[in-house]
Amino acid sequence: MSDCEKKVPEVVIKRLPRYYRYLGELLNQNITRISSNALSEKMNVTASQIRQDFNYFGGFGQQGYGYNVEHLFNEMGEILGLHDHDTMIIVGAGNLGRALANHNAFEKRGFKLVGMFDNDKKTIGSTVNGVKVMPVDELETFIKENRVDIGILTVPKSAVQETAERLAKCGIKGLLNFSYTELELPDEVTVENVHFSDSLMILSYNIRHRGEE
Amino acid sequence: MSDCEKKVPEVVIKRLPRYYRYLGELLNQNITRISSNALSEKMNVTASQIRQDFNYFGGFGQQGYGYNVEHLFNEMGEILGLHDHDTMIIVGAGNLGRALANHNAFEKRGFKLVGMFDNDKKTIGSTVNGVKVMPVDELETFIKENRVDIGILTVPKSAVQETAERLAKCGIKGLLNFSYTELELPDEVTVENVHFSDSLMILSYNIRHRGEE
DNA sequence: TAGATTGTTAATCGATTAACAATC
DNA sequence: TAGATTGTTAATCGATTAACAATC
Repeated sequence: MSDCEKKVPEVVIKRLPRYYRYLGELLNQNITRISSNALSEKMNVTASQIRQDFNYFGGFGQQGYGYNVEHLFNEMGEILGLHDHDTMIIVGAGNLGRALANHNAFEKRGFKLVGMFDNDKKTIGSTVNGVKVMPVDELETFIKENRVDIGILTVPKSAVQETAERLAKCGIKGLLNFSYTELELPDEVTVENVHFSDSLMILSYNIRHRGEE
Repeated sequence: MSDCEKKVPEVVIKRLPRYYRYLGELLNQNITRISSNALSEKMNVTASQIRQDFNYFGGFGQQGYGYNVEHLFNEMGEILGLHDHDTMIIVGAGNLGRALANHNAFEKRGFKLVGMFDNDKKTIGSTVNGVKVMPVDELETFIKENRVDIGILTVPKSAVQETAERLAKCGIKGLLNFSYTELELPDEVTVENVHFSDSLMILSYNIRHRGEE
């Protein structure tokens, strides 16, 4: 429905979830309209940047009035694809995989967990947050018979590249990779990394250089 | 030991953990030297950028030779503060908190978990990966009596701002925030956010716009 | 209408890339 | 020494900010 003429820079896309979060908050507080200026103060960015960012996707505002919060929130959700209700599977039902399965924030934002997979006989057959853990062997069959948009990878580092390739071969479009590894995959597959260790290292650096001009 | 004259841009700092990861890999493969050019091909960035990045911290290479992998790896670790062995506590011993406590990658990179805290009577007193779960009431006492550099926040969204403020008051230097919230804290505290939902939304957007020029 | 605030163009700033002299 | 590759300066590119005409 939305966009597009010029390619939207990745830096802009990375900011969208933050806008979405703030707009959701405003909505919760029953605030119906906001100006780029007011939002810029809340978010600690320039009003100019906000207007530029929004205008990559077309004008959502109205001169002299500002932006309608609910409308903007919905548009943002639409742009991010949240209204399509992507389905996800988690491969690797260890501590992290199970914690993510129990993490209801995903569902709240329109992502639906439809299956979990593991190799461990002890966890196979069990249920996490209402979702069954199946053997990894059945990955291909499952994906053939069910719509699966996104794969979440919480397998051990040693297995992640191979697992990712299997999912890619099944035609999965996007992967959320929690392994401390960079995946090498065909261009059709989009990968987003969540590297805890990286975040911790960046934090560690910044702690030591706080306040440097 | 390292740096510094000019402030290092945040974009550069965000790349450091990735360098560190690749260098660690080369080290594992017993590769002793590498040129910026060879590394650039592996990492899919320009050799120019690599040299520029490294030179923010001083020259680690040698003309005509390249970079010594082990030396560079160690320097990088030093810059990131990994050799100081920062100590961490986890506040919120739910699914995610416990999964992180069991995540040995942290320890491997020089971060040491020294305590966990929760409000739930059922988990208090239990042990996760060798670390005791204490009542949140004892937060202040614990931090007074032990060196704690970093706080990991895995408490429910409703409690996160208050918890962060308590930690800030205790003089904690850095927070790793897993809550779907932006924290507002005094300038002395460094915050790094890990927002799963954001990553998922960015992935969702990118899936839909793959291959756009 | 007058005031407010957008959408958009132009100016600035910073980051990336290219080029090359220095030097191992 | 000749070849390779860095460290660094200069050129380019892109992103952010400023400014303002359009318009609700």
